[in-house]
Amino acid sequence: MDGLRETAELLKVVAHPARLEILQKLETEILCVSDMEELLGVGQSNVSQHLSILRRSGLVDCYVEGKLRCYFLKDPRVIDILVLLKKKYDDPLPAPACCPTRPHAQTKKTAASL
Amino acid sequence: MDGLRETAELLKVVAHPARLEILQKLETEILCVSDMEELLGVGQSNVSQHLSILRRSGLVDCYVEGKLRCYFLKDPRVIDILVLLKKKYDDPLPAPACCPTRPHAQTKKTAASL
DNA sequence: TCACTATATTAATATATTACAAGATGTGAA
DNA sequence: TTCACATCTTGTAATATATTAATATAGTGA
Repeated sequence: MDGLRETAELLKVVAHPARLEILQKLETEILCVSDMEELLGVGQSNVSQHLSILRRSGLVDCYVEGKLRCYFLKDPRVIDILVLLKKKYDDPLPAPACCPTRPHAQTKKTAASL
Repeated sequence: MDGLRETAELLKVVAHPARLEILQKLETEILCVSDMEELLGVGQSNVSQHLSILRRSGLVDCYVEGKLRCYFLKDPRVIDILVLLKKKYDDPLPAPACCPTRPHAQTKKTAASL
């Protein structure tokens, strides 16, 4: 985690349903803008803006093929994030085991550590 | 990934430097609000707001200890996200190997697959 | 060159987030 | 009770983000 700022910035870029969907599709396909327009059901300029954000942050890149711009994933973190988001979790983390006696900045103890 | 909406919502909650820092600290310690106030160097009401967002989304929870509220991590996804964000990546993903001939929705080919 | 298509950019507006200040609530101690 | 402390909630102004429409650019083929 470089800086908190930059990390948050990266997450913010991914934290949009349209951009998430774009990234998800790009995991398996190369797509041009009009593909995505159809896919997402939003206007062309909106797609283009989202792509511009994704490009600016280095998550995707594109090459030109005639009139089309073919977008593909560039940042390896995207793959890992998408995998993680698909993962299933059964239980919440174990709650701290005891009611602590010294309230400030105590070291965390979980059920497992007793 | 349940729905894109909810997933984006989760990411948005994490995508703030102050909240990231809180979550990071909670990985190893239980903290009360005034601890975090000091830690983050922002006002108490602001900390409280961030905690309220984290609580509402189920990422953290707290128990009451006298006058203090002791916060701890609840959602296991947080741990995985933090681990991932700390991971180092050397190279970008391989660019698509060839300039495709059929532009629309082609299956992605990478250098590795040639 | 001209018209057409694909995409990018800009501008205008609506909406959401953020930080800060002030007041409300709840708990423990005198 | 009353006070002091820890935290939460609400109001608000500043800023950021999203959406949509309009316009600009760039490649292609007639």
